[in-house]
Amino acid sequence: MKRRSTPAKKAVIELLKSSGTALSQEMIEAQITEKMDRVTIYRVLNSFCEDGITHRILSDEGKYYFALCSGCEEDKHNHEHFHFRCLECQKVECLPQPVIVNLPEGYIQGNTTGWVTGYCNNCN
Amino acid sequence: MKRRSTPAKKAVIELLKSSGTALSQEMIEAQITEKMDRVTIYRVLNSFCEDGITHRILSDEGKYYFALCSGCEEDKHNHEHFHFRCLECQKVECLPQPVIVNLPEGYIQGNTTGWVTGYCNNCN
DNA sequence: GTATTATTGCAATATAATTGCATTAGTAAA
DNA sequence: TTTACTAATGCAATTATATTGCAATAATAC
Repeated sequence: MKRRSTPAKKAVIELLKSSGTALSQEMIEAQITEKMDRVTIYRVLNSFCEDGITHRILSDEGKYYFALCSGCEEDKHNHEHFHFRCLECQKVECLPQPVIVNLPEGYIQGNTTGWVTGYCNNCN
Repeated sequence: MKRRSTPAKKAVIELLKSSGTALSQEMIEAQITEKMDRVTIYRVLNSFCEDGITHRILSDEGKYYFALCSGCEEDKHNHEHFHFRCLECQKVECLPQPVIVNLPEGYIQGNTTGWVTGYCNNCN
């Protein structure tokens, strides 16, 4: 499917870039200036994920967060890092630390995810 | 609130013990022999969590799993280990490996969770 | 056996995300 | 520039998972 450039997509990408953090649909809706339906935000974000522009992580509180990819190429993605969520300001960010696990004998490893909650340097 | 011993509680505990894995409400409902409402299962499981008998983890696919606690006491819990989910047989289990993260300067660490998907030794 | 109140079942509600469908609007070609 | 094609959007409805309200039931202490 050939993608088209739209105001909605530009606005969402801009917001993700300027925030430098991972954002939920709810956060994007609250912060974005363009008038845009809730569903559109989800669809824009999901299309970014399909295209490898963002990645989606389900937080420990049950919401999806979306963050710009860095170090991802076509089919080789790199999202296996820890994510931090601040209990005070709600900020979610990708941490550089990769998630490394040792599985028992005979197990095959697929994807990994890791979450840490706590207080960020501002809210500390 | 003083707890009472009921058939529902006994059945759920038995199932958790005999399975040796973490189970979702859905799995419990499917495997349990007693007739028991969906809501009752959730309530029984949540009461176990309050009492420190089980712990609850939100999986990477968005469902809650419940596992018997081991090494938890009154207020000192020990759930900061990785959880494995088999993509084939859906089994979820607690791995011995603890989740260890290093946060940036000035951050305060709260809880951590870690998930690994893949194939278990049986489904491999 | 009786009283107290924790527990249960059923219906309704909450929350987060997705789907269906008609309308709107990018984009490439004429 | 105009036209045709179809991706993208908005709104309503739906899905999926979990929780809440409330009346009825049953575990436990006396």
